[in-house]
Amino acid sequence: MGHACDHDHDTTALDAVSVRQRISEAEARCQADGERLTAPRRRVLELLIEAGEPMKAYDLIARFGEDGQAAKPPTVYRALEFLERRGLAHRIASISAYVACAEPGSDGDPLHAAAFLICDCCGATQEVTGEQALSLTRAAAAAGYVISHTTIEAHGRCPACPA
Amino acid sequence: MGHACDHDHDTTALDAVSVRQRISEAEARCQADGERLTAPRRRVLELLIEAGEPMKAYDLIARFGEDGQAAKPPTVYRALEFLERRGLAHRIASISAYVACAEPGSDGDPLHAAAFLICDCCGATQEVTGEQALSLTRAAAAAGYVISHTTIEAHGRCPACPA
DNA sequence: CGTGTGATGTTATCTCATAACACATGCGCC
DNA sequence: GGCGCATGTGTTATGAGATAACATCACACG
Ligand SMILES: [Zn+2]
Ligand SMILES: [Zn+2]
Ligand SMILES: [Zn+2]
Ligand SMILES: [Zn+2]
Repeated sequence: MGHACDHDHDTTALDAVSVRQRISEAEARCQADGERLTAPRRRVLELLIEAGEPMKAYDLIARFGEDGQAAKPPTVYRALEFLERRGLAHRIASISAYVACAEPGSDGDPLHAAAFLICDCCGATQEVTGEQALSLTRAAAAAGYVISHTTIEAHGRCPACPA
Repeated sequence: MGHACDHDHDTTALDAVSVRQRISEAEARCQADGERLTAPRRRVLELLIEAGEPMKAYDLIARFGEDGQAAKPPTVYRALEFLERRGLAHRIASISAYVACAEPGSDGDPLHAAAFLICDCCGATQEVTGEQALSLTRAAAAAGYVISHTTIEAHGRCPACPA
């Protein structure tokens, strides 16, 4: 997801070796948990890691085939669902995009609480985890962001609901 | 947005008098700021307040006409955009829904930071504001919620961006 | 092997949201 | 009052995001 503004930005692309390393780590993690990082899942994760920034689902669909062939939407959406379930990727609802997790499983919990700092101008997106995610405003200020809008949503079960 | 579960829940519908009162307050606030709470905007706000829970855009569209006639999508989306700009309603990105603000302008800032506790079972949605919004996890625990997933997103401008 | 579970391929469809343009309404100004 | 501009509305059409449904395939397990 490129920049909307007209000035230049530093790009923080990952080199091919690092990409493969992170995929290997994901592979190992899945195997350890008895899950299968199958070809389409691996491919979508690869695209997300290579991008190093949030990607739209239909951009993933368009780039899915190594040869330039597009995938069918369910292929990619199912892979994204898996990756999110395993804590390997995150969906960013406010921009309808998906991003590889910055530190998968770093805090033990695969589905960790994650917060994102998203620049509306250049699209630069930064994941903050752990304690920092709990005090988003402080983290944002520390990172030099000027926040125009925050979305904070918690999903779960209310006291009135079973189990 | 009704409940997905099969058991009963308390309903917290607002009576007609309270609805009109909250609309009047919104009207007054708009006039004070030199903004116009026009007919379609008023109608959408009315539907949101009456519902007392998040509503899907196309549900608003379907119920827009007093006589049962549907509106055209842009009519409702434009009204929602206005209401959100004025801090009279919020968009909840993770469920693609809209809800009337619980305390518009209570903290001086029209576009206040808001957090929502959303029950995936019954759809009950609770807005928490101010300090509480900054420590969502604590607030959720205090409210008796069991959190399965949180979305925390901050939009703004990163240090590398102009103005 | 045979069986069951989970993953994939494929088609079609659904929901959500906006672009674009013509028309109307309100308001300040000459 | 009549003009000119800014803002809001009505309407048509289309774009973008996501999923339902079902047939087929791959694989672990016994
Ligand atoms: Zn993460
Ligand atoms: Zn930026
Ligand atoms: Zn609010
Ligand atoms: Zn509930």
